[in-house]
Amino acid sequence: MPVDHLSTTFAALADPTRRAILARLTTGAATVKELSAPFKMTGPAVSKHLRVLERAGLIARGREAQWRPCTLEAAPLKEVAEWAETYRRFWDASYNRLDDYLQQLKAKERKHGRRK
Amino acid sequence: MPVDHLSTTFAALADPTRRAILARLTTGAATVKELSAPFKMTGPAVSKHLRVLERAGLIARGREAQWRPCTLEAAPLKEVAEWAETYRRFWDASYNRLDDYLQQLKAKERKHGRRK
DNA sequence: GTGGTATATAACCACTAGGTTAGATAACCT
DNA sequence: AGGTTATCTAACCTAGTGGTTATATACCAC
Repeated sequence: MPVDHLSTTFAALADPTRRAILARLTTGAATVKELSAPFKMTGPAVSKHLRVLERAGLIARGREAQWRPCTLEAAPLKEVAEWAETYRRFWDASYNRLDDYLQQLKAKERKHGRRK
Repeated sequence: MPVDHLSTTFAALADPTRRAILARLTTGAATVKELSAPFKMTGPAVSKHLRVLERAGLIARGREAQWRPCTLEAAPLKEVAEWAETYRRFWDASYNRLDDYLQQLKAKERKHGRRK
């Protein structure tokens, strides 16, 4: 039960059911019933998944009569994307070539600097 | 215990100790002992974290005498970044403006189409 | 009110996760 | 060989997760 933001987000995303729910919400708000429809599990199970998503700040819930429509809240996903991006140079070959290029530039500058 | 790739990756990342280990590995390979140093936990605990990272494909382990140096394997992080990017339009305001713009273009085209 | 629908809570179960300590393995160094 | 170092495995504990069923709560419609 980690308390830091990123851990909570990653934990919430580490379940295919919850990611499917997020995907569904990209097409607009939905009630719990609608969100349950694609799954074989019972209502309470979906309810628990929604609570996990809500506590992670990935969804918001409104009240309309007897429905609690859920909407997507993508802010934590931005953090995830930014976190992953910091590792780009370890998977992106062209980034590595750029990296090498910048290293060479630096090396050249050191050479010139030494000369003066 | 989800079997799909992305769930395993997210689960592995949902722990601050493991993310710290990955961060450490961006500066180069390291032994288990070196990776343990910053943490108050015992060796076996770190060993378990490393096994989780290894099974998620986030690190690779070599053998050098009595050491098992770990190196970063960033491929799964690329998948994470790409997955998160599919939600960009839900957090990026400028992307939304672009989205609106494209919608308007489409609307115009429909208008022209109707005219012909 | 009664009945039906939507959702949440409670209690329970099996399993997993993160931690511990103690012991096993393996390679180095005299 | 004996001792030290690095690492993993085993057994255990506590707490959390994902699911269930059964029960409550809230709202609408009649």
